[in-house]
Formats: sequence, C-alpha cells, structure tokens
Amino acid sequence: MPEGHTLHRLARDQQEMFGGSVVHASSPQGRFTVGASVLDGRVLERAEAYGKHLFHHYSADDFEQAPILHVHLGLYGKFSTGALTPERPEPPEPRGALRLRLVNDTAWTDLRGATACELYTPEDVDLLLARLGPDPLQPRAKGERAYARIARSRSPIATLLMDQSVLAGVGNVYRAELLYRHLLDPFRPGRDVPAEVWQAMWGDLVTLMRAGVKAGRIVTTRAEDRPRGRVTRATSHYVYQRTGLPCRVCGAAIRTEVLAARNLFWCPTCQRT
DNA sequence: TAGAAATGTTTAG
DNA sequence: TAAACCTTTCTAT
Repeated sequence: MPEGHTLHRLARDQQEMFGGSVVHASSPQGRFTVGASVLDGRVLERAEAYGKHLFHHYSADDFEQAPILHVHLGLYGKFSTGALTPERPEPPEPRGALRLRLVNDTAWTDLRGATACELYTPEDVDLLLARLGPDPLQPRAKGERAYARIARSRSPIATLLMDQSVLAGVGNVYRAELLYRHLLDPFRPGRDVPAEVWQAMWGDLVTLMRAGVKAGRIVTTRAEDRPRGRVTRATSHYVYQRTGLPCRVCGAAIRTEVLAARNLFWCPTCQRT
C-alpha cells in the first residue's frame, strides 16, 4: 500500500528495529545477491524516507564509501516483518520471490516485489532528490514550491498532484481524496487553482499524511461523514474505489475515468469549484 | 486454474 | 500514449 505515508512509516519502524545494530542481508531470490553481500554485516546507521523512496545508510570502514540502500516499492512492493524471541529465534523459511531479507538479533524483515532495490552513492541520492517536489511529510517542506509549478501549468490539477516532481509522496488515493475534500473539479487546470485554495490543500495534506503514518493507513473521511463506530475499508474514503456508489455527502453516483494512466475517482456534484 | 487488479515509474514510439 | 516490469491477492470460471 505504498504512498508516501507507508514509506515514512517503514523508515521509522526500521530505524527502531534495526538502527544502530549489525544487520545480516541476503537475497534468497537471487536478484539482489551482490548488493546484499555488500550490506551484510554492516551497521544500519539511519533509515529515512523522502516521498515514496526509502533509504538505508550503512556503516563503512575508513577510506571506503558508505553504501546506501535505495528501495522504491512501486505498485506491488511490500515489506513483512517479525520479531525474534527465545521461542522463535529464527525468521520463517524463505518462500516465494524474496528479494531482500534483513535480520539482526531481535527482528527480521523481508522485501518482495519492489520496483527498485539497489545500492546508491550519495551522488545518486542527490540526483534523485533533485527531481522530487516538496514532500508534505518532511518537517520543513515548502508547499509554495509545489504551487510555483501548479500555478503555471495547464495540466489538470489531478494530473499535477500525482507528478512526483511537483509533489513527492502523493499517490492515487491521496489525490482523489484531497480533491474531494476541497470540492475541486479534478480537470481544472493547475493555473486556475487560487493560491489560498492550494494553501488549504497543502495544510490538509500535511495533516492527512501525518495521520496516515501514525495509523499505517489512509483515512480521509471526517467523522461526521461516516457512520459511528470503527473506521473500516468501506468507510475510510470519500471517492477512492467507490465507483457508482452514492457520495457520502450529496448521494450522487461517484464517477471514474482513467487520467494519466490511473483511475481517477470523483463526485460530479460536490466537486465543481 | 486463469485472469484481472492494485496506493507506481520508466522507456519506447 | 502505450507497454513493460516487479509480485501478490482476490474473483470468476
């Protein structure tokens, strides 16, 4: 389930579980054998995320360049994780296409299906970060940087929100839900989105994505717009994957259309501004 | 058991 | 704009 919040959550958890300890790395699948052998036996010094990218900084000997692990989960990539205890001192038997396994004395984590799992130099990291827009989950990110791009683009706002060079970390769920929460027509050109509207959207994104990191999932519905009780998959979104269902607020049928090669969902009645 | 879909990006045309 | 790529999971037959 990889939008930006997932990667920031992973970075936080992996820092906690593996940070400061010697890590054993392997690639049972064989597609990252060389990389894993470089990392094996090093100390994970820091795990961090930017947008949808995850980085691990590993220790190095004198005169040696410290290796960095770069992971991008893509559409299907996933980490699974478990603790090692006296009762269960070993990670589970590897099965399926297991790209990377990291193990220390107390925990293990397995990576499958990632688009990118590779070794980076600091220059590679700089190059990558240089083509990303501001990430709402970075403490000092500036939403105005994104607006500078939005305000002079004729592309639909729904397309711009997914463009990682405009904004880093937003994916298909946050884009649809953010547009709904601000009653914005997804096809409105970026240049027609007023500055004060963008300011409100950015502030909302920061709040929603922080909540996403904390909860480990995306919840965008306001309490007053969903039935009482626990939030479930059926009640956590306004429009995402709700094609044909009634809008929670006005009752109109939610529409869908492919935009920029992804399914866009919106309420044709609420989202007219 | 086969096929489609999934919260993504890159490359080719 | 379309196809390719990585893998799992859910649905239909």
